[in-house]
Amino acid sequence: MIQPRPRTIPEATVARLAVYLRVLSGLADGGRTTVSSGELASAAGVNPAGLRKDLSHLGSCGVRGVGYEVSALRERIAHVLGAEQSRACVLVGIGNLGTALADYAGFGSRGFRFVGLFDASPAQVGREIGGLTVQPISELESTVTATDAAIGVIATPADVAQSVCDRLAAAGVRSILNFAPVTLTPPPGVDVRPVDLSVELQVLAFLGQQRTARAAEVTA
Amino acid sequence: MIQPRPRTIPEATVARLAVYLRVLSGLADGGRTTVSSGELASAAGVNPAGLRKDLSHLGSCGVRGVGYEVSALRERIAHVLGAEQSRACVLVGIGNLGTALADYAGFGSRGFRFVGLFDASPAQVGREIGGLTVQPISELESTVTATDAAIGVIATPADVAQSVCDRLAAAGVRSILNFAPVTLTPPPGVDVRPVDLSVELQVLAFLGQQRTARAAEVTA
DNA sequence: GCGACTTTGTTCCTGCGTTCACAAGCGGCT
DNA sequence: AGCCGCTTGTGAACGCAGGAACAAAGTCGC
Repeated sequence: MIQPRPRTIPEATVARLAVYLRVLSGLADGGRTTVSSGELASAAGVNPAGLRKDLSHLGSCGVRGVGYEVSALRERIAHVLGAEQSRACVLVGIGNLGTALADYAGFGSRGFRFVGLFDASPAQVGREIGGLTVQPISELESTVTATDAAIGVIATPADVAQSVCDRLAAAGVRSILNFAPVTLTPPPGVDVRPVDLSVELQVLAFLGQQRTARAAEVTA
Repeated sequence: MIQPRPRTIPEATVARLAVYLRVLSGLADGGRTTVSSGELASAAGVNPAGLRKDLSHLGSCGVRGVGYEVSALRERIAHVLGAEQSRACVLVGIGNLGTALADYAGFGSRGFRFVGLFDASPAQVGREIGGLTVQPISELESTVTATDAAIGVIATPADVAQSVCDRLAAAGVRSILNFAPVTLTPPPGVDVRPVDLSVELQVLAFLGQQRTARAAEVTA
């Protein structure tokens, strides 16, 4: 049994594939049937050659001289990313950010559906958001087990994030998206992907400051 | 005039420096005065050697045989990142996510302060969030000019994000953090840093799926 | 005062990601 | 039917980030 394409797709490529998928959906809605790599790359903000290399990881699906068929390419990327099946997710921490995430329409259209919202505060329990009722955190394990959720999202304050991480992992969650501003140390076999909004802002501010300093240097 | 340290710090290093800064603040609150690179690296979730290399970019400040002085290192990183000065930011799009961002305490403690909240919907205008009143989008330019805000945050729906980006850039904003699920094409001289929550989730799900497939392969 | 241990700072090296450039292939025109 | 132009897919080179190992340096114990 041969393996025509290597199973390992670079992480950076995966992130871009998700972007291509979004752009392709927009093109399909616009009625387009074919796109060239240059056009798609421009819409996604990447280099055309890099885009072709990314796409080559999932087996050629383009037609030389013409471009890519929008719907076919979209389906193929969705298949590789596993975006066809609906994935059950649980969300812990229904503060401002958690509420926004629970209501975010972008998740549902990408195959992610929340099957449980949890908060430690009695004031939040019972609220209804996006068709779900906020449950007390004590029901976390039973819900994860019952729904077989493999993805957890942490939007709690920093001081409880690690314990929530441990509980999610113990309940069977294998992948965790962490919005809390702490570095989590997950048990073996569990992936944590941190999303720190302050870090993003600081990097952005630094780049801007660096650019300004560079410009001033040139002027001098 | 010599340049003792090269002005270019890799972007990946900058992102980690922001994480170190967060960890150091936690250590300082805990009363610690010194840390070793190993300990700090473990708390930040990185390799000790990499951490030392990151820190070497801003001139050595550690003491051999002892480690790093927490407060001094924190101040030095804050200085390099420009986190000492308060930076004025404007936020456009006060939906669920925008509200969460406006209320997010993590920004203020890192030197970012919002000086303007804007929304196109009359229903949102007038709301008070985190001490600020939501203004109509028509006042965007005048507020940016008056406050000299250099950073903009876009949390609008996708279809208006590009026009908001253009208006921010025209008003003088040089750095934009974009939460809208579209690829923005900014005017020259303006940086855009995209934060796509759906992409993060999809990458996470793919990695988990790949890991599961790998495990099944080994079992077979 | 001296030796040994600890920890930093640096250097080398390996691997990955990105970019450029070219060959291969397909459609359209004559 | 044959040629031309356009676009994909791939191969190679470049640059960069990450990791490991080693030398320098400072402190603690005797």
